[in-house]
This record gives sequence, C-alpha cells and structure tokens, in this order.
Amino acid sequence: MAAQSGSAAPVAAEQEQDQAKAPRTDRGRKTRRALLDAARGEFGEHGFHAASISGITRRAGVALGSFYTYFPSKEAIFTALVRDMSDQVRDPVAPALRAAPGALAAERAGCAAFIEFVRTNKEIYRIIDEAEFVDAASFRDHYAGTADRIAQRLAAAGARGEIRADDAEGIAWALMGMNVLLGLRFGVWGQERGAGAVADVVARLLAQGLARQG
Amino acid sequence: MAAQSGSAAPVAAEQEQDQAKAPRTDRGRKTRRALLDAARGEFGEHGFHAASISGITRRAGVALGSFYTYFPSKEAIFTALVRDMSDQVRDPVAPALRAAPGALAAERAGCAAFIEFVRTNKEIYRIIDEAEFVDAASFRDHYAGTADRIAQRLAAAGARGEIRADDAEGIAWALMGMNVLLGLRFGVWGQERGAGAVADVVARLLAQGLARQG
DNA sequence: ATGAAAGTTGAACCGGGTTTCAACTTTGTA
DNA sequence: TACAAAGTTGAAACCCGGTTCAACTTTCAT
Repeated sequence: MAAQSGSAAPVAAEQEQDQAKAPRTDRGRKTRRALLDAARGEFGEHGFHAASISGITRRAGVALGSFYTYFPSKEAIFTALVRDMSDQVRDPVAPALRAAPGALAAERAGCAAFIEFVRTNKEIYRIIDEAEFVDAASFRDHYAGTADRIAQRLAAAGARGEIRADDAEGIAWALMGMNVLLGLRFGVWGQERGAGAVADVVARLLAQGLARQG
Repeated sequence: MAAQSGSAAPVAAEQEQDQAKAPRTDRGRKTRRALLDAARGEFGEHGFHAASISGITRRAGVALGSFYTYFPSKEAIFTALVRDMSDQVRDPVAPALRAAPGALAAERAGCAAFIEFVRTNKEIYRIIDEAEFVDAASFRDHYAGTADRIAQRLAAAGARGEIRADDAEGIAWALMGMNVLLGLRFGVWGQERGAGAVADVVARLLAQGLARQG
C-alpha cells in the first residue's frame, strides 16, 4: 500500500533509545545516514527477509561490524527506515494541499503530488507494506495517521459547507485507498498517464461520483 | 492490500508441475489440504520469513518430512496458498454482484460481501500483501485481475447508460482501492461498523461524490 | 493375499546470514 | 601534543531453519 499525506506529525522523536545508538560525531552521522540510504535500496530491491545486512553495508561502503554501531538489529534499521520514509511522503504533499483553492482542488493536488513522489520513490510501497510484518506499529501509525489528516481536512471543508459533512473518517479511508492503488498502478507499475491525469480520476469521482452529468 | 472480486477466472490450473507433486490418494489429498490450511495460519500469524515449515507441519499434525511430499519449498506452498486465497475471495463476491439490480447496487453489494469475507479471513491481507515479495507474479495477477473484472462491469454499465462511460480502468483501480483500505480499517482493524454501513460509504461516493445533495 | 506405489517419519545435514569482538584508526578536546 | 571517546574493521562464532534421506507403514489394484 503506502500512502500520501498531510501536515506535520506528532514526531515523538525520543523513543529511539532502544532502536539505535545516536552518533556523537559528524563522521558518525554521515555513516548512519549512508546505512539508512543503503537500506532503502536493499530492502526495496529484495524485501526484508531476502535483504541482508552485509548487502546494506556493502552498498553503504562500510564494514559489516559498523552496522552494529548504529543499529542493534536488522529489525531496528527497518523500523527506522519506515519512519524515515513515512515522514518523507508528507513533505511534498503538504504544500500542494496548502496551495489549492478549495477542498476538491486540494485533494486533487495531494493525489498528484503523491503520484509524483511514488514515481521517484518506488521502493516506498515495498517498504511500508512490509512493515505490516516487521513492525506492525509503524505500519498502523502510517496509515492511521494519514487517514486522520485527510479526515481533518474533509471535516473542515464540511464545516465550511464546501462538501457534504457526514462521515469524514469513512470517506478518508476510501480516498486514501484510491490514492494508494492508483499510485501502485500508475506510479509504480506503469507511467502511461501523467500525475495530473491520475489525479483527475479522483477529482471527478469526488465531484460527481459516477453520475453521467456533473 | 488484498482485494475483492468478480466472476470466474482463467484458472490455468496446469502450470503446477514445478509447484507441487499432486497427491494420488485420498489420504494424500487430505494431508495436502491440512498443510495448506496450516500454512494459512502460520503465514498469517508470523509473516513469510518468521513462519517456519516445522510450524506448519506441527499445526497440520504431520511430520516435517511429509511437507516435501507435496511442496518442494517454502516458497512453493506460499505461492499455492496465495492462489488458493485469491480464488476464495471471488467466491462470495461474485454471487452478490449478480444478485444486484444495477451497477451501483452491484458495487455496493460487492463491497459488503468483501468486507464480510475479510472479517472471517483476516489473514488474507497479510498473505496477499506479502506475495509482493515472495511471489510477485501472483500478487500482480491478483490485483490486475480484480481490477480488470471491475473495469468490465463498469464498461458494461457505461454502455447501458447507467453511469458515465469514460475511463473504466482508472475508476476500477480507485474503486478497488476504496474497498481494500476500507476492508483493512473496518474489517481487520475494527468492527464498529456493519459491512452494509461500510459499503454505503462506497455507494454514496459513487452516486454523488462529495456533493452536498444527491 | 501380495507386491508395488503412495505416503509418513524425524534425525541429521547444511548453508547462509546475524551478531560478536578485540585490535585498530580517527576525531575532538584539554 | 596527547589521551579518551567515538568510530571502524572483518574474521569467526553462533544460530536456526530449510532440505534431504533411508527406513518404515498404509493404500490400492490385481
């Protein structure tokens, strides 16, 4: 799955005690970052169980043992990576939402930004999806958090009278689902359509459903 | 993800040569079935990499070695299981679709049947999702096949003039996405809503989008 | 009944990947 | 400059689960 996003997050950056020993030096920070980037490639390419730590360190250009300076286990780096990427989807989507003139335009822009992001970050699906098994909490947080942000927007627009105001939560999950599977089909598997064209599918569905005239 | 479905499939039951040695006896068929059922539990609970063959045989109540009478590897039984479950989702959905009076009613009924199925088969998400890594072809087949069937229905309804006739494919993926994520949220993670109530979210979206009046 | 084919069993083999560790190098600070 | 802390290294210990296999039991057709 994987999904697009909204505004800022609760972050809660401090529960990393058990996850990793934080680097105290510039060199250390660089190495840690290199490991995380390498992990994205390795996990994205092979999936969690087929990925290997030696593969990660090889890509990162560091020795096997260095890995354990920053992450206590394979699971730990995976978890760190999921959080990392979950944050990164949000970044390009939030401004797109803000710039749009109305609720429908916002969802359209959000979808387009998401598709765009997916195209240059195809691994996101494999990584966030696999979190379901490796790190269920992050997986849930990602989707529940995203759905929440969408529901907020819808509720606000509903209160302003722009759209129907009922059941923001249900609609939010449905909307997130559209974005996710459209991203899989037209972002990861194929590129026949531009991001805007994909977003139009969503926009029209929100504007008129399947009704024959707008 | 995982997804709901439509009518009959191309089946192509014969490419199983390399996948498994077919049982020639009743006893054999029973054991094979037991292994498949056990695998569903084991993979659903632990995910592919944490699941173990000895766990499967223990659940099935057979010796470790018997496993290899029916499946040449862990991957092979997983693949067999994915196909098995992919077929099983279709079963309850297809009749629901057929019984409905019109296109919108059909999608509503299909969604409801899917949610119902998910509730009694929660492992389907973990299993079909993980196929992305273990058996990419089955994963793709499942989603692409499902989307195709939806698109057929929409195109037919469009031709009958029931709904707008443009872009059945795009709408199909969007619709499948709604069903999938609603299933995750209201089928697997929570049961606060009845299947019918969940299906109504979809039905209204298709009928009127977010417009304030129908 | 009886022999061949199908199915069962679980101990042991085996390989590969995670994790440990002690020697070594670099960085930062007093 | 010099010492301690931080970071690096990669060989090897360790673990664990997938896979094999040869002896054994059940089924089935004649």
